[in-house]
Amino acid sequence: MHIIAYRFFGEIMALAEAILVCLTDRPMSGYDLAKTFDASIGFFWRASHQQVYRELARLRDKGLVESREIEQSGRPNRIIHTITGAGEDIVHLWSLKPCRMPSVKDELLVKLYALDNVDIPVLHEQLDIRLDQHRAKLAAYHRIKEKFYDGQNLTRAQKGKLIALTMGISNESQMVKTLGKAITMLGEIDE
Amino acid sequence: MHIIAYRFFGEIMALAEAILVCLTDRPMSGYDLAKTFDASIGFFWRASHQQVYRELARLRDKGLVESREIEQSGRPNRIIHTITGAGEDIVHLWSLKPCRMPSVKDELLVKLYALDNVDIPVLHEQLDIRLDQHRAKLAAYHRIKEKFYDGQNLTRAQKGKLIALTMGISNESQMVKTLGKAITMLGEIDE
DNA sequence: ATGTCCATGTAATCCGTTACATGATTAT
DNA sequence: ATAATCATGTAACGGATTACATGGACAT
Repeated sequence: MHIIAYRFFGEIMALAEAILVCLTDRPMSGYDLAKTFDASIGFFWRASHQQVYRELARLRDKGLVESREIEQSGRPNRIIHTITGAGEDIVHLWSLKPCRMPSVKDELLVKLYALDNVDIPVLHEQLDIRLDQHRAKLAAYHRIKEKFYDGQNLTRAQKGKLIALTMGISNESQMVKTLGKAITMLGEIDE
Repeated sequence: MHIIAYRFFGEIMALAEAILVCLTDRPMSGYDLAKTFDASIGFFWRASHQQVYRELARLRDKGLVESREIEQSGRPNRIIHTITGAGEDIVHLWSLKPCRMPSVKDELLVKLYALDNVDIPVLHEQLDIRLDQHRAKLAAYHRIKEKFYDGQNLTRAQKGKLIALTMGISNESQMVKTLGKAITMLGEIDE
């Protein structure tokens, strides 16, 4: 049942698929990919440059990408990775696999949950900091939306990215609202 | 105090602190803790029973919990874990540490981001499934709120849990709204 | 008969983070 | 001078997931 479907569709490894997805757009170096995972696709799936390089080595071993070195002068050589046919097949199979719920892990909520064992003024500051972080993210998303996705004639690929971005924007603006409410509620406890 | 012990404790390990927080409420077995991490505190920090047992072994080695076996007949014996003074110190120090932003990792958003490489009807179904999952979570949160946090005379600890739960509720109801919007947007692409 | 609950874990593997390592070019 | 950018990684360690393992009680 579950196990058979899992075996049939292959292993979990969503970072591998996220990298392959980026490479369907254009061949890239590990460095380029690391930057992509620190912005754009990184808004929905974060990865460090170390993870990217390790995963690229595995993808190469499995024949899902092909890598060739480009000589440069004055700079380190680049290694450009191109997705193979087998890699494209993996992406398609992955798209058929059911999605998992994103795992919840938020220390701030745990601290609220544990309010009796926590320094409340410090928690207050931590909520303020978090509020600023979400405001900053929201502003960044708005800037990207206006700059890249405000036209009428968007391709299908662009429309997909716009839907994801729109979800990110509602998520962040909801967090801004709710954190404000949480800060108020916490203030009422302490007085 | 036990500040030096805390330096040995490492940087990340929020599961350890989450377990200690649960044990400040009452001594518990690993089995009880695993269930707690599958509900209540698990709404904000998820962990499997394997993780819980492994972490309990470490906490015991470090003297942050004390464990004693309770004989039972007809059932496996229970091992009850009690937080020590050193464990309580760790919780307090943890509460002063800045919180990290929860890391974003959502395959569904990655699939939207990668719309050109994805089976769109299947993605549609996956969005519907996700919508149902968030609706179910929202309903569960509402039930808990009404059952346990609707009175007037809440303790401070209860008020903290209520704030966290309130944030969970707005988060889920926002997801329900936004997913509806995303499904509409995706439908307009496909037509 | 079948499955779920109780209650404990081990083993293998993969994912994620931090630190380390190199070294030229370019901007302040 | 100093820092950032370009561009590649390795090593060590801890966190998370999946599979495996045991075995009685009790309900359908």
